[in-house]
Amino acid sequence: MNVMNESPRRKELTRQAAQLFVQEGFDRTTVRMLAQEMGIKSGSLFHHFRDKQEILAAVIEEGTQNALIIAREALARCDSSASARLHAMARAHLETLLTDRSAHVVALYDWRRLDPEARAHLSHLRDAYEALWEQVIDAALAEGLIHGDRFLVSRFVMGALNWTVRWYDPEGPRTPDELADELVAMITRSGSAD
Amino acid sequence: MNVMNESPRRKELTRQAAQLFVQEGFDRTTVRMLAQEMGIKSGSLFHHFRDKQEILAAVIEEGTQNALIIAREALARCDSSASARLHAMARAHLETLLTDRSAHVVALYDWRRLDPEARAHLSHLRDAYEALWEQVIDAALAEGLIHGDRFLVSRFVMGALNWTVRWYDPEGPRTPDELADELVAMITRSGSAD
DNA sequence: CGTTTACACTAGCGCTTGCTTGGTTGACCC
DNA sequence: GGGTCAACCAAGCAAGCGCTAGTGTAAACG
Repeated sequence: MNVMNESPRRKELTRQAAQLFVQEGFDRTTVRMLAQEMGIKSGSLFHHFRDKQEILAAVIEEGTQNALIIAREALARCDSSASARLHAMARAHLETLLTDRSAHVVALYDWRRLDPEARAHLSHLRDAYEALWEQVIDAALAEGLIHGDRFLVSRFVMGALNWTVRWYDPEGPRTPDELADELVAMITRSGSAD
Repeated sequence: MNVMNESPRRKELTRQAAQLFVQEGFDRTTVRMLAQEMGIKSGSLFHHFRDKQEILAAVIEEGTQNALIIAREALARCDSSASARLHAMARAHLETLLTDRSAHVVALYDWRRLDPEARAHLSHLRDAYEALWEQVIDAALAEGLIHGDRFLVSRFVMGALNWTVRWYDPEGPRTPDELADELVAMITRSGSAD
């Protein structure tokens, strides 16, 4: 068993598990299905992961880590105006939602299947990510770009964005960046869309 | 087995099933748990429902029907101004999300567990509900109350509202109506939320 | 060379799952 | 007072579940 996270082999297996989890849901995915997808037998799976739950935790951790990295890079890449940072965060959010779609869908649907320890660990990661949002929204409020309650606004915005995994079609006419810009336009009063 | 929907007994059982489903999730809820919650033995369950999936469909149907009724009543009760109708829809949406919380949480999380026939049937119900929203949003766009793409705006708004089931605490300081009004304020340009 | 390590295998244990079968009960009905 | 019917029960089947134990093997290391 691999105690610490992220041997290269384990990382690849995690990626494949994510695909199956999003197709079937965590509960409906059996260790035998996972093993077959990975090209090994079900017993061999437990050389890499202590149990089934640990696979779930690995999948979610991977996705959340990436979200944090992408958001931080996006913020570092833009100037300090509230508007630019708001756009950057929204775009970054949708970018992760697309590139790590599997992991995020799993996180949204199967979060409660995590055991308490894993949940505590991943909650910290998620809180760090949400803190970025609240910070950007605070700045936008201070500049008068948006109005309302800091807590509610960030919840509403993240809700609207996360909900996109339920209806957004990457093959469709709209790019993720267009979505992000439209959302920001909607909540800023300057909102003269198109 | 009860072929048509809604004998009084079946309705009560459906209500109890909803509670368990939201606690455990559909997959994790066994027919034995359901039976115990209902005060009967697991075998007797199949006198009322053909199989486990039919219980899920009954739960979701109940919730969606109520959402439709409440929204229609709310619209009938207010004047024809776009602003009033927007507020009414948002409030109605959060009202159902609270009073039929179990059913809606189940619908959000376990929709994909429905078999194709049930899904087709319930999709129609859901589409009827969403049509109400799009109609109200069309009117708000026409009046210049909000701006942007009709499709995107309605998706964003419903996302923000549905997401509340993940964080809203009914025991907390905010009433559902306050939430609804704050959201409407956020997306209308008149939004001077104190 | 011998030892270690990573990865995989076979075989199956103990348990739970959704659901079926065949039968019992008690209230209602002409 | 025989017939009907919804509601329930006891018992259990066949399948599938997560996971373990013990073993094989080939590359890496000293």
